[in-house]
Parts: sequence; C-alpha cells; structure tokens
Amino acid sequence: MPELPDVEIFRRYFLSTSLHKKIRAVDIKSRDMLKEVSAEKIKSTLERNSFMSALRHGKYLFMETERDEKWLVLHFGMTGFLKYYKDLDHRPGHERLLVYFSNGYHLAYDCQRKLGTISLTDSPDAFIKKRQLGPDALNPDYSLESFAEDFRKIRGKIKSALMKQKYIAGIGNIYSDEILFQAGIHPGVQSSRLKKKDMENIYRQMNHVLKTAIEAHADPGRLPSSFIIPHRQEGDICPKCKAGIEKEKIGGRTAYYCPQCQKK
DNA sequence: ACATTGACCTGAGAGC
DNA sequence: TGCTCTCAGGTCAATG
Repeated sequence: MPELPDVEIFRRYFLSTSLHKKIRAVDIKSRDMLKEVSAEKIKSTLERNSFMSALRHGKYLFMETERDEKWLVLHFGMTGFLKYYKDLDHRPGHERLLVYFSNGYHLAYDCQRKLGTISLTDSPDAFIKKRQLGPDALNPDYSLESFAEDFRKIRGKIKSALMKQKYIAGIGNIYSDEILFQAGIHPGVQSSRLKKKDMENIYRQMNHVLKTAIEAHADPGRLPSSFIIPHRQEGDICPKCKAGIEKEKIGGRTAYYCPQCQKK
C-alpha cells in the first residue's frame, strides 16, 4: 500500500496522535525487521522519551525524539501502517513494533508481510544520503528543468524510472500508473525518448496526482473519478474514453493503462 | 554502468 | 472443505 501519499497520511496521523506523550515502554515484536540497529538500542532510545516531530522523505517516515536528537525511521513495505489505539480489542493483526504511552494509549506499527524496515538515525539527511534516495517527488526545489535533464539520461522505461527511488523518491507501482495515465504516456516508453513536452506533462501530473491523492487521504474511494487507480483491474474501462483497460508487466511489476489514451 | 530477475515474507482469492 | 497456485501499492542482491 504505502507510497508517498500514504506515508504522508501516516505522518499526519502520527503528528495528531503521538507527540509529547511519555513513552512508557517499547516492544519490538519482529526483530528481523530491524535494519542496522538492535532492539536494545531502540528501546533504550525511546523509553522514557517522547516524540516531538516527524518528517517524510519518499516512502520513509522519520520520527524525532525529544531527548538525544534521535530519529526512529520506518519504511512500510507493501503492507505497513500505523495505528493508535487504547483498547487492546482494537489491536491490529500484525504488530511489529509497539509503543506504550503513559496515557494508556498504544502506537502500533503493523506490517503483515514484513517487507518494511525499522531503523534509527541521528540525521534524516545522512540517512537519505546513505540509502541513496533521490529528491522527494513533492520537493518544490526539484525543478522541471532538473527532472527533464535527469530523465533524459535514463535508459529504462518511464514507469520503471519513476519508481526508482534513487532517481526520485516516493512513487511506486500504483501512482506511477496514475501519473502516466494522467499524462497520456504509455508506461513502456523509454525515458530517454520522451520529448520536452512529455517531460513537462509528467512532471506536472506527478505533482498534481500526488497532491490530489494526499487531499483524498490516499483513499482510493475518495480519488477523483477521472483517476485510473479505481479502475486498475482487468475488464474495467477507462474513466476518460471508456476503452478497455489493459495490463502489461513492466520492470517486473504489473502496469495498468488505457491503450487509447496512452499510445506509444 | 545499467537494466532485469529472483528472493525475501505472509495472506487472500481463484480454480479444482 | 481443503488443496495448490498466483498475485500483491517494495526493495535488495545476483545476474545478464
């Protein structure tokens, strides 16, 4: 599930539920999801501490602690999400990290497939650099000029390029389909062969689609009816021209597109 | 150097 | 009902 809009919604959820509350205890339920940190280190950093802010870069969420200037870093894989709850009856099904606040509430990081990661860092910038993440897809400082120049040099297909986190961070399988659908570009086109106008189109739609998705709380049911996301299934029709939606494997992932609106 | 493939996990749904 | 197979909104290491 979690691409940039989803993680942005998680960030806002975290801000509205979990700041400035004393952390009574921390339970690491899946040690295999820890990356470059021990369970003991996470516990000693968070316990008796509290959270004071949060940042997002691409699909990563950074949560800053009040003391020690440490940041808990979560990646949500394909199935991760956060849940803040009091009553244990509301506990989600696959808790991997559980924070107990002294007010009796819990913040759970749930990740069924365990494809996400839990880390700790002194600096989000250093973390981003180390993981070789590109600019965040909604970073206003990442200009159309830079985007066009970068993507002209990439040899793969445009869909794969948009999903590559080292080129640009935050876009995954679902939103790359939407951006290309809105831009009217076939996902299998070579990035380097796109015209200046196509680049501009993709760049604008990338910003528009991601912002629109955040406004809709990354909830497919609340997206505009002109989006292809609710129609990403075989046998469905294009919301713009009513042609049948087609699918194709591109870079190992399933791309859905409209053969009429997105010609090669 | 760059692009593609398989592995990593777990569960839901389709088909028999 | 129960089995097997395929697929899933992600990434990383290994391969071509």
